[in-house]
Amino acid sequence: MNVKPEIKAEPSTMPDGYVLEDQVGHLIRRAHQRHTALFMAMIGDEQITTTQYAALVKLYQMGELSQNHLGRLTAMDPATIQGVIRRLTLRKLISHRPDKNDKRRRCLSLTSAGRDLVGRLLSNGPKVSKATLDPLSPAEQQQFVALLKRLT
Amino acid sequence: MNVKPEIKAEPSTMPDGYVLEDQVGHLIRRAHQRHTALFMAMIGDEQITTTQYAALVKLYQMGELSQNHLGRLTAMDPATIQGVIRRLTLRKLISHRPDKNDKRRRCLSLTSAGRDLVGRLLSNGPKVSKATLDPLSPAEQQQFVALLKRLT
DNA sequence: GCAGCATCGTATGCGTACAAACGATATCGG
DNA sequence: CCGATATCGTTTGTACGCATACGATGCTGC
Repeated sequence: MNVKPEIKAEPSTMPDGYVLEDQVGHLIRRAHQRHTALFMAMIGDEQITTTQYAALVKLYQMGELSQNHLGRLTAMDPATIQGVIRRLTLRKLISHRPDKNDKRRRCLSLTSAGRDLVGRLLSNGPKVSKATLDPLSPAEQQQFVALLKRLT
Repeated sequence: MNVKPEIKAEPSTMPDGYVLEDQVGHLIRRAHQRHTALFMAMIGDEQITTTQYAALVKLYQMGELSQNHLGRLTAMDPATIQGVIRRLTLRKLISHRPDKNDKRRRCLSLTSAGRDLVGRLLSNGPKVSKATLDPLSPAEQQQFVALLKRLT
């Protein structure tokens, strides 16, 4: 081991018991980091991220969607979904055609490669969820997800 | 209202009941987005982000820390904390001096402006946590935070 | 119709978040 | 003492995430 004493200095007096590590925002952020790491390790494709996976699965489920609509379904604003779609299109997992009735819209859909990929990864999704919730008992897992759903 | 019928097409058949919106990772991501928005609206400074706040509060509590040590205490890797510290230093909220015993380290501490700012914002921290948890009853809030702490 | 407003997708800028590689420094084992 | 190893902070590259502004297109109400 290569331990080193950390710097010590006089802390400021804190108003009664404000502990950063107990704040719900900090805990959510850390839970998000942990989930992302589990996802990248387990989803079965080195390149696919959580948001890319969400977009692919939604298109797989819904068949054809406009870009912003897909963004709303996956909780991404227009600027964010634009980049996600651009990268998936570059990898030829998504294709697009103009909308007949609305010249502003891009009709997005999966390519056959995209459908194949989702087909391969889809069974890993539940495994990631399972691993994420693993520290909790089954009853606690159900409770946690139920509470989490109400925080949206 | 300016509603527009969304594109419709044939969805692929999904393996039994995989609902993206029910996956814990997606819910955590959305909870994180919601918390960040509440934080930025309520913390009392337009520029300070959640991670910058965490770094400032830790320095306020601990007095003086090396950069990577601060990163570990706030769950940021060296590349991330580097950018956070650079921006806080640019705003003259943090200063640094070389470590006497270890030439690799930067000893970070708050400037008086940094201490003043933390002093002003600190009372808003609990308000953000309260707002984040507001959809839950007090008992549920306690439960949720307890479960969340075990997912780390 | 047509003016005003809404929505579509794009672009820029800033701020996390992390992998990977790096040079400098520190420590440990032999 | 010295080579192997670990840690420190930096840099580069990629990917969200959102604010803001933009031009193009669609819709609504007068």
